[in-house]
Amino acid sequence: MVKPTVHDIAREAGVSLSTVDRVLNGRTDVRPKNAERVRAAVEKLGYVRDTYAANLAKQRRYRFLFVLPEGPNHFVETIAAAVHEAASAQVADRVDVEVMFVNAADPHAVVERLKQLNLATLDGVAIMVPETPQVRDAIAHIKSAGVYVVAFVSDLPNSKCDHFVGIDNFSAGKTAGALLGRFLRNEAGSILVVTNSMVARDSIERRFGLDEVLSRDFPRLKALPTVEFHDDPQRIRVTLDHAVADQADLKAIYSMGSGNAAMLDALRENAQLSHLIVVAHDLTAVTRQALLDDEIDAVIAQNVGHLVRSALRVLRAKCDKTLIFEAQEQIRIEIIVRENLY
Amino acid sequence: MVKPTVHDIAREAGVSLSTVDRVLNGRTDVRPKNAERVRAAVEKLGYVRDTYAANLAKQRRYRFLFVLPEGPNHFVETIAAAVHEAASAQVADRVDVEVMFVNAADPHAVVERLKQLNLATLDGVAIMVPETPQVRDAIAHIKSAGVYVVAFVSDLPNSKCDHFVGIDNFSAGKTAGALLGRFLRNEAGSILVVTNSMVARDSIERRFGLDEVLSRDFPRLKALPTVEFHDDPQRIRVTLDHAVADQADLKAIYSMGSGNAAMLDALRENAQLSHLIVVAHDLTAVTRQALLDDEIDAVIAQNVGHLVRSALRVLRAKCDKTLIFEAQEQIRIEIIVRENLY
DNA sequence: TTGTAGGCGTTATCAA
DNA sequence: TTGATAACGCCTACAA
Repeated sequence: MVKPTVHDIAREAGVSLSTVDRVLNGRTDVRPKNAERVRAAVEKLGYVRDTYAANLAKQRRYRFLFVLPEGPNHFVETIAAAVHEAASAQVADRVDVEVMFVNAADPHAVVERLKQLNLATLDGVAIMVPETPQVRDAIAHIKSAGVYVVAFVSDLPNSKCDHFVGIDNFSAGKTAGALLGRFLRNEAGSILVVTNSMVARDSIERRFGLDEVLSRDFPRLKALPTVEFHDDPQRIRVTLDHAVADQADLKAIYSMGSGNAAMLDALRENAQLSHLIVVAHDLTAVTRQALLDDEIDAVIAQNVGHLVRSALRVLRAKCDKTLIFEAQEQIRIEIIVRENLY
Repeated sequence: MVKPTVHDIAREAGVSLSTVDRVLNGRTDVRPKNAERVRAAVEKLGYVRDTYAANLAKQRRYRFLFVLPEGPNHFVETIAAAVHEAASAQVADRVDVEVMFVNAADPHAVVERLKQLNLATLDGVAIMVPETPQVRDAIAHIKSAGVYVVAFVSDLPNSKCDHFVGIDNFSAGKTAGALLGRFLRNEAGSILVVTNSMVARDSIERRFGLDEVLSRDFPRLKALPTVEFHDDPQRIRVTLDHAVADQADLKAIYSMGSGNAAMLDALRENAQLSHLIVVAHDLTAVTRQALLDDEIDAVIAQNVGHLVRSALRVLRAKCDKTLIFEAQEQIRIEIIVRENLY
């Protein structure tokens, strides 16, 4: 019961190795009759290609690129760290990984950088930027060069990506809502929702999820209009001060995206806020410490190591034209409290 | 900057391929001077072995065995399913996986089965049974035959295992306590703790974790003595009925191990229990449905797919005498509510 | 103690 | 359109 090889197929089909290889890899023309015999032999013997041997013969190396948003952002920093960690672990696996930072807030700048890529030196790209028409076109261009593209962390539903590696942000928002609802059992009141809006689509979906769960399961809780503070710490401070003054029934804060550090700073400055339930997104050095210090009650997170490894596995599978193991590539929405922090 | 091969090492060191191979694999004697030159060349060129090429040459196959507790148990069933799923996905990766079920409740039976193993046909074993002196000896025996052993799900701290794949149950218990404390904000009362005690050590550790968190952070909540019902549904029904009668302040149930189905059945039969907060362990068909039906508030889980793949990766790394990527093998304590169910 | 030659499963090159 | 033959990086006889 050993695994059949190309030799076995050749013998069974009564042709040479090369002919087998040709039909297996769809190279030059093969007489239909022979092609059929090869396919029959493959079927009969249950042949599956040994990818590693193939890569050895091809001297294949996978060249992948991560395109990440630049600028100070703790979450992106943890991702970049995970990429470098995975890269060094994967170097033995014939994969070379690079990282490129782009100004995600400027669609034209993003596209400019993407257009400059030497696609001939690339097998796959994992891209984390907000979707714009320009980005959509740039991705189509990359793909037309035979380079695989996965949407990374932020989905690009209208682009022709090969895969999306990340969580369903609608469900993430619902999860946050469910936690807030349970943490505030038997209580009524309002919830302050803040975000930096850096990656707009994600925040919007999370907000929808939050609203759906609150209105359905916890109507006693009311989420206030989303406050966006565009990298302006002052803005959030003012917002919080106003909220505590205006909303006597303020019970919780839901921080939907980046900017947790500013939010926490503001929180610390106003003693009246210390009793609030706080749910935030993304496990970073900042939120980790805040969990330990009991300033944040729960963090909704996605495991960055898993994200990165999943992107690499998916890209490799695409290159090998091999099936991906769906269950393994499912990125989970993690709930982190102090006690299950890792 | 291509990866150096054994050829490069041989040339650099001025010796033949076989000599390089010999020092790389510590085979027969090599003159110290040559050995040193080879090592220097390896160091200088930064050589790392291509494991896949090596396995190809060796025609290596990894033969692994999972030893799981038999008997009706939803959690073990999901593990077995994950093993078979991983096995078929890994067949291309030169690994053969088998599963053996043992009567974990009977240490002698377990040892008997372990002793019967043909260790010559095995490279590694992942073993999920409670630790007993007999088991400890059996593991020493397996290891002395050159077969690698990982403790799986249940730790075997006093045995000579190569690794433990699973969660820290003390932290898991703390996580449960933290959730109960937060779900019962501003409330005082008692918590019923139940377990089947099938895997004793795990339940004990979870109980310790629970108690620590409650006494430290939520002293207003009191956990009742652990009720063990040994596969006896009747037992838990009676327990619950008594609890609701005796404990007017009963607020929650913490189900520490298997037997969630029986617990839920009992719960459904007593309308007075429907308002209780319920936290359970392990994501199975039963707990999944209960989450959807709002009968369970949260499940503490470990991803079985991750568990199985981690065990396989670790065993392979041991066989290859290669380093494991610690971060990837860290099994997380997952908190699952209805909204982040997967 | 050391080196040479061949093979693992696949692909690439060339000539037929 | 097909088939030898020689790689790829490593390991294992066997010979020296």
